[in-house]
Amino acid sequence: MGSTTAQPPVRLAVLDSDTGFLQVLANRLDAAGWQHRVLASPVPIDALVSMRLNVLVLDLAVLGPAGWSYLEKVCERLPSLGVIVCTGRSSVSQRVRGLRIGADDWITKPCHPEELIARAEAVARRRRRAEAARVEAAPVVAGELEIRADQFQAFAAGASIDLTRREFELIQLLAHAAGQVLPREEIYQRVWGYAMVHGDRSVDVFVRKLRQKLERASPRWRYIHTHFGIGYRFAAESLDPPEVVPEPVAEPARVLV
Amino acid sequence: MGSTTAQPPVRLAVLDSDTGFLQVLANRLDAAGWQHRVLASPVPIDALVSMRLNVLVLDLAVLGPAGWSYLEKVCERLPSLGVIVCTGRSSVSQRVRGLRIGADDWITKPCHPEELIARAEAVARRRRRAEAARVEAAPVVAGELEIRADQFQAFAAGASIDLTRREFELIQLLAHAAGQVLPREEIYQRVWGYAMVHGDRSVDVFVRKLRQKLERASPRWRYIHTHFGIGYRFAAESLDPPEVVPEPVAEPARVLV
DNA sequence: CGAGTTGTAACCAGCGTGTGACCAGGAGGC
DNA sequence: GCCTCCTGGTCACACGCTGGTTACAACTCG
Repeated sequence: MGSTTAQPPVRLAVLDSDTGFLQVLANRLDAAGWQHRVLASPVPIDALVSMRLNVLVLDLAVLGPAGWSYLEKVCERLPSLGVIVCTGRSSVSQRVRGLRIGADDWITKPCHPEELIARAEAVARRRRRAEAARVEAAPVVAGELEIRADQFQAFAAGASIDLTRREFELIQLLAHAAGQVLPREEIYQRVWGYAMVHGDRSVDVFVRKLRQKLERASPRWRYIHTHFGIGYRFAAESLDPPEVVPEPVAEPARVLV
Repeated sequence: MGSTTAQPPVRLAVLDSDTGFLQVLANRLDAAGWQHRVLASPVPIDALVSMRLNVLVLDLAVLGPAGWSYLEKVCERLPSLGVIVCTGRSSVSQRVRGLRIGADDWITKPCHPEELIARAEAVARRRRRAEAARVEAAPVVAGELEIRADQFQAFAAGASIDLTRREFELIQLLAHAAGQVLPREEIYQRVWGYAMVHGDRSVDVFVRKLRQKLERASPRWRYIHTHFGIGYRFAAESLDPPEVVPEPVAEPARVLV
């Protein structure tokens, strides 16, 4: 999977009253997979805050004379919000004023909705670049183990296990396919990137290194299980007798990941 | 931010051949106190890098058919550079294409220089704010170390460590992402502002310089930790055995930041 | 019991990193 | 203008870690 695909959708709001324009725009936004909504009248700033928008498109005309101060307040109060003014004919000095106040872009109506979207995208792009990537990959948790893809690290009981790059890739692959048995050939293929030659013991050796470190960091749990003649399976299983919860199921203490 | 005072001036370059337009623009830019220069022909990307620009204004027409790929390369290589296309008549699809590729704005000639400046300002502002947002004016404290973003300096046990600009930016980035492993490429991208070429050792060297100064100023602590094959992680860890607080944890003296 | 499979430890080559020296360019003092 | 100092950045070399191989022991299963 491409890591760039999992981007959260852009959240956009349009403050305008031109129903025809809004209709066309809505169709395009839906097609692009953006979350969007229409605001009929100047919404209080606090309400805007709670919408957690990425981009706001607004027509100064529908706001009347209060438009400028509204724009100013929005930009001041929500500095991380991208603001695009999309309005009718305007003078250079008006546009300069709007941009100086804090608008990120100014488009003159009539305009093509596709261009508006492209400009909104450009505005949202930079903001996103700063804060994206950070929260992206959700950490995998199993037993005492926590795997954070964004940090290239695994933690046991809060403490960092010092994993090598390959070791990390291996445990990440295993943990991600938790519960199912992965054949050696497939493991090799997906971690090393090319086909395994018969007799290669690399996977076994790295499993051993992993087990060693996991054992040291989380002694009361077993994570990697051997399946003779096939490969390995990841499953967090506690060694502590579960006398409190005596479940006679085949699986002693399966912890979901 | 109320004080717009101590802002470093915007560095802008124009890639165009319209001498009349350039002349008028230059006057306005001088009046605004911006550093600017004119590029007569498509400059190699490496040369652009060394100019340390904030904003680049370019006319796709002067580049000919190679303009699109040039624009694309610039946006890819210098993601933190604001790019404004200022060119003659164009179709909606051309504008959409340019913005999608990575341009921040697209202005149609003829245009008023004041509007161009206002848009350049908006682009620079957005970029700057994104930078500032992650810096967090609040001072970071870890171990004996205190980092004050407002002073561009770091202090250990009250005494100032004499850090250069790059060194400070590096420690600030690391400390702000305390606990996380930052890949070399990302460090380079965010401190130097453009993409790292393979084999560049600048990050290593500056980490070394930082470690040296930190070691001298705060000998009983370790702050920057290497993650082989990945990058670096900031975490204040004391070398003193914590016999006063005999915690039977595996980690000897992990100090959260 | 034997062949094939897996666990384990030692071992080595490659390369990523630490480190010091060196150099170019810019700021500032004279 | 010339000189000096400082900073940023490159280079070369040494070292240590990592990845991967091999050999052997232990184990599984027919």
